[in-house]
Amino acid sequence: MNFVRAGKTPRTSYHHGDLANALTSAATQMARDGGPEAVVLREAARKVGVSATAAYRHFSGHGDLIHAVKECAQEDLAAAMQAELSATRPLSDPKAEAVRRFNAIGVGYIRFALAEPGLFRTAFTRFDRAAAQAEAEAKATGMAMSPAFLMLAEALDRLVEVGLMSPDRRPDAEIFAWSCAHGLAMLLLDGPLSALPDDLRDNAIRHTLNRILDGLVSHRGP
Amino acid sequence: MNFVRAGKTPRTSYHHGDLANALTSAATQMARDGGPEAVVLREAARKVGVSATAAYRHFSGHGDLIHAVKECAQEDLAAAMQAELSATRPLSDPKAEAVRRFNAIGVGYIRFALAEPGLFRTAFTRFDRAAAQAEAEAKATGMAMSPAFLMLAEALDRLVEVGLMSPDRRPDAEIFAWSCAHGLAMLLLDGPLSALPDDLRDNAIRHTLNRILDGLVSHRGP
DNA sequence: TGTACATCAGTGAACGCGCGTTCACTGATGTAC
DNA sequence: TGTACATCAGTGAACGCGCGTTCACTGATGTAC
Repeated sequence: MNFVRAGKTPRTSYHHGDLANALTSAATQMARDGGPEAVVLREAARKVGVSATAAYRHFSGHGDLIHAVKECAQEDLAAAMQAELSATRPLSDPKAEAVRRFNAIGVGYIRFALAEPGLFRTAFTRFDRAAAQAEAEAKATGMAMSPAFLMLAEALDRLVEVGLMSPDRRPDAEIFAWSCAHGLAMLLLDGPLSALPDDLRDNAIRHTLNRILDGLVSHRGP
Repeated sequence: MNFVRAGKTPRTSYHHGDLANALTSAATQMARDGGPEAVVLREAARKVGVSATAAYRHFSGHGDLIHAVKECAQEDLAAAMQAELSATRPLSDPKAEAVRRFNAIGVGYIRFALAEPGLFRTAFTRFDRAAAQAEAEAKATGMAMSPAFLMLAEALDRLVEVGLMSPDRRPDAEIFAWSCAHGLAMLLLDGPLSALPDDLRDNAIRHTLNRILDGLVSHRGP
């Protein structure tokens, strides 16, 4: 009989055929389990059943592999937000629907961070100076056009369209909203809120997301 | 003549006298330059002019040393916030003064993150599971009572006292405010906002801090 | 006031570790003629 | 249709690296009597 051993992928042909993807997903699994520091080129090669050297045919080195994993993680985050958006029905009232969408992507963001802390950290991990510099120069605007960001921008536009948010608040609104959600996620994962019991944590998340909306939608107090 | 060589501290006596502090500050300097990953026990010992083994008289190991550095970094952060608070005069109008204080500590937080990214990251660095667990259990409340946190809480109390913030918004207000500021700092340092030109960045900071205040102080929109 | 002795704070050599990366190489594939 | 040859995608051994940590040790200090 011919059992395929779990975990290892025994190759049949000399050429793998899809080594770049295989390595990336092995490395992504490591990031899922242990965050960006856990991504080890040699072990990814081992898991795929290939010599470490073979990886250099597809990646310029360790940093390049991590970069691929980072992009995977960003896509997963966006997918989680999208899934949260699709999890509840659209509402007929346009204002309510705009609010629903805004909340859903916020909840999706936080949920992903809590469910996949390793990937979430990897999505926002920092590279060595050189790589970061190159990456920064690559994008003209100075603001990353990640899918997650585009979803946020769209949700904010909708808040303006339906008249909930004043247009003069639109600029920098994504920075504000993203900062709040991101900071909440970080404090919950690594920071002083990591010890919060589950029920308090869920309350804090709900309240914080409400406050973000208030900050965007509100009138200035008396 | 008897020049003391810069960088190295040539010991005169066999016993150092203050080795724990000397190692901590050498290690803190490394964190300042390169973040938490740059803290290397052996190099700290080298800088102080002592064998690596000597460090084990004062720290249980590498993790313990990093922990000491982390506490230093947290104190530095609080000091920076306090300094920003003292940088401008108190205002006579209580409401204006409450707002001034709130803004000052927010600005202090962000300024510190931008001025000392290595220390800022170290202040919020995560330990291995075991250490984090122990730390979490150590604090009963589940919320760290760092000096920075206490300053924030006090500023929020003051906003309520002077009548700017409704008391029913007080709970979880620190989580909201801290999340926003922290997220902004992280996105500016490591994230998609790291490539923002200086002028746009300063604008974004100002706007975001204003929005935080709005979220706390506002009425719900129509 | 001296002295024996426990304790504290250092030393220096050595260990294993696993990593990323390079080297010279071989096996497989595809294409020009 | 066959063949020569360039190119692509792997191999396996080896390298240096610097780390954290342990070991058996020695020098300095302080305290009881």
